[in-house]
Amino acid sequence: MRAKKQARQSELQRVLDSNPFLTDEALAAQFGVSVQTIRLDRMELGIPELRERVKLVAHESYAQIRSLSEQELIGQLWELELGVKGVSVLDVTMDMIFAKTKIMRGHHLFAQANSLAVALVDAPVALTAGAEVKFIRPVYPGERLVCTAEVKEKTESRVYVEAVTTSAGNVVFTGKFTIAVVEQNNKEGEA
Amino acid sequence: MRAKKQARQSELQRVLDSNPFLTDEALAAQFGVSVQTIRLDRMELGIPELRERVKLVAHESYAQIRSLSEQELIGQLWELELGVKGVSVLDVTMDMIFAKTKIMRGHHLFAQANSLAVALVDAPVALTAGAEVKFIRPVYPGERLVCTAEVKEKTESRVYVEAVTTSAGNVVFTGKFTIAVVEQNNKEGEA
DNA sequence: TTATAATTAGTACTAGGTGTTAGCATCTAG
DNA sequence: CTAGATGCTAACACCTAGTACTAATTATAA
Repeated sequence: MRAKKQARQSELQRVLDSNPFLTDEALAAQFGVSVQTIRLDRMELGIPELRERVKLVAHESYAQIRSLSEQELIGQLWELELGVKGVSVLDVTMDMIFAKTKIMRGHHLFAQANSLAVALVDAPVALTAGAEVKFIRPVYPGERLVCTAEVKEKTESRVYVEAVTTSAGNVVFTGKFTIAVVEQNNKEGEA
Repeated sequence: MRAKKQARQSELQRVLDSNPFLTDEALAAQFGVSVQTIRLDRMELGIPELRERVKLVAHESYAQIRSLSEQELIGQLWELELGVKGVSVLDVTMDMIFAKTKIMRGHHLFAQANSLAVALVDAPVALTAGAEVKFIRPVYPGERLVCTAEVKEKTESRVYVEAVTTSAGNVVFTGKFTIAVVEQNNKEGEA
């Protein structure tokens, strides 16, 4: 019975990790044991009750989605000299990769550089009008991407920004961004 | 007393919209009425109880986050002729925009086109190596973006894809993508 | 065989409700 | 001025998915 209990508990952990919305009753039925056994297992594993689990998921993912949509910059800002240069850092997580190859999806690299380029521009409204980007080598989860963006040229309506993203000192991405500075109701350029 | 009730109910709606994690008791205290009054208000407004609200938030945002990270393609695929052309559609929602200007962030447009370009390539592993993109005009929430991507040229290790995104028939974005086809352990190109 | 571990069962209690009935105060129309 | 409608509060029984605890039963290994 020792091995059986061990197996059930690790399976329970696994099941609740992938689906936290199961009641003790449902779990008891699923495992063919009594509700009390499930409760004891949860106690031993330190897994909170259904309602607490649901509350946790709700709070966490609520906050996560809020921050995702409210986030003006992709990554964390490390340095910013408005109109001159900026540095941001992005840690590559499992939700940024291709499931098959475990390689980071290009648009996340683009997003980090693009949002930094836009943030760099010292104007009330700045929109990306165009970009030329190169993906130098694949990036994998766990890497820390440091993006450095510099203003190269300025005209009345355009700012040219060059960005370089490195991981542990190696360049993984470069981009040239043309940012449109919208004064009033200018129709050119886009975010 | 009629106006008071109306005001309280619309305020209640607003409060619970922005924070669904409040108990009737907390709400009663906040509004200076009895718990029963809050319950009646909820009934009339069709607002479910705390636990149901939490469950909803949990399920919704859980699913949303899951789908965000599992999604291979940004947008919905409408047509796909592997190695030839593809069409995808993306509805612009509030979480894709700049808070200030309500204009869609560039990387979402990039992501739609880029993921379609990659999906188009008939190879086990395809990674974006480079891209040249133009943002023609600002895009706002509610618009439906139709992205059409076509393979223009093919070499042994590279596929050149051109993408055009339109909204209600007007071009809003164009992009030229160079996709690297990785055969074995080729180190060039990136997603 | 017996000590120990694992499981099950039962009871009392909890939060955050629902559903219902009832008692008042207040307003409004006839 | 009064009857009926509207709004607010209270009280009670019930629900779910638990916790906390005690006790009994079953399995197993020494």
